[in-house]
Amino acid sequence: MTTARRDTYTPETLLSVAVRVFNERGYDGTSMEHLSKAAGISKSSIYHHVTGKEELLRRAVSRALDGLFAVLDEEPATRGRAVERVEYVTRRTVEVLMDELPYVTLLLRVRGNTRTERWALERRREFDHRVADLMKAAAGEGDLRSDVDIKTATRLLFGMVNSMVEWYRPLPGDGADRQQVTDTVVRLAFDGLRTGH
Amino acid sequence: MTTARRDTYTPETLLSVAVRVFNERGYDGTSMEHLSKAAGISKSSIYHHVTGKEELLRRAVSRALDGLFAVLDEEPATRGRAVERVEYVTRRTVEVLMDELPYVTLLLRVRGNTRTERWALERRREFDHRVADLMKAAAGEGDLRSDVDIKTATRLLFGMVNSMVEWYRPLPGDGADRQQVTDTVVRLAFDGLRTGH
DNA sequence: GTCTATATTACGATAGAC
DNA sequence: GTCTATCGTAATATAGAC
Repeated sequence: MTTARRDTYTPETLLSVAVRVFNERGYDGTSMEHLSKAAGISKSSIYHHVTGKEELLRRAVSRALDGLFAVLDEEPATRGRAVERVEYVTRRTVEVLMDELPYVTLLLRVRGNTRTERWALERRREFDHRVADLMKAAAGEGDLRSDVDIKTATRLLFGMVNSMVEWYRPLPGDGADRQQVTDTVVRLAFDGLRTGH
Repeated sequence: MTTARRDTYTPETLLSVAVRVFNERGYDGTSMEHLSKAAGISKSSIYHHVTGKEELLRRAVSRALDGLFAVLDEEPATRGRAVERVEYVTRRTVEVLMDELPYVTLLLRVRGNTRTERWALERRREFDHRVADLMKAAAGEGDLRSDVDIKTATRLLFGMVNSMVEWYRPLPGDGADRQQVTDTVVRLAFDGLRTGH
């Protein structure tokens, strides 16, 4: 290892700083001045690395979307009983959310004011749609309770998962909390809070 | 009824327009110019009714918070088994969210850049804390499954409820959808998705 | 209560030196 | 790759007429 001291920025390292600030202040609430202060370089230096604020947003949400869509193509998500596929996708979505927390957080807060934001919203809808299809299949195979509307249940399930970005923070050096949270999500979603089943 | 034609604004009627735009574009993404266009009056006319943008935010989140806190003081939320109190608070929180949808939506998206936003976040934390206490009591009475962390489960439960602001839209003249969604939330949360209990 | 006009500041982005 | 200086625009808010 060449002990590369990083006193200088690349688009990649700048991105992690930018995403952190975007999540703290909101994308619209973050000025290039804010980014410049947080990165420790001048505003104009940022423009050396990226074309502008929106490129940073695009890179960030792309990373989140790539992680989420990859789950749908993993082998256990494509074979077997649909209810098992849904459970697998749920579990893996939680894991991606933890692994790419700042990027997924930013993705889930996008509103739609710019072209990039509208593109992100559209891809998110596409992901949701594919999950909803899985849920419909599981219901069709009789593995989901029949007294709830499946579309509503899908939204609530992934709303629950997505809400994690509001409170989950990784404990350094603790792989156990990841497993614990993932298990809790799956248990709650599929078997409920109450005792006595 | 005096057929009060409303060609003019009061702080109250202006608020509903502002909250709608805040939710569409985000608070920071909304300029006074945007509000002026949406309300059909000039920017300076808005300042006749409110001291500025932040007052509109404060009025809106106050309304949401008042609705949520009121639930905690309703009689069924204060007596009986804790698990029943939690179920009641869950159900009523869903209802308040539906009744005050734009206001609760705005509350849940607040970041913390201004004094008003930080105040709103603090009051939200207070509400969450009181709900968490209820959940702890229910667990202590043995009515919640013991293989999940209660703090995590509380966050997931109310994360699920709060996620409704991202997709729930009232069907005009349909009281049935309210009941249906509320039931789905409670069933999912307490008894889970899966068949065969 | 509403308007036009404007003060003042902050923003995103660029120019050009080092 | 970084900087200082600056451009043009858009933001919040105010002044003062009607």
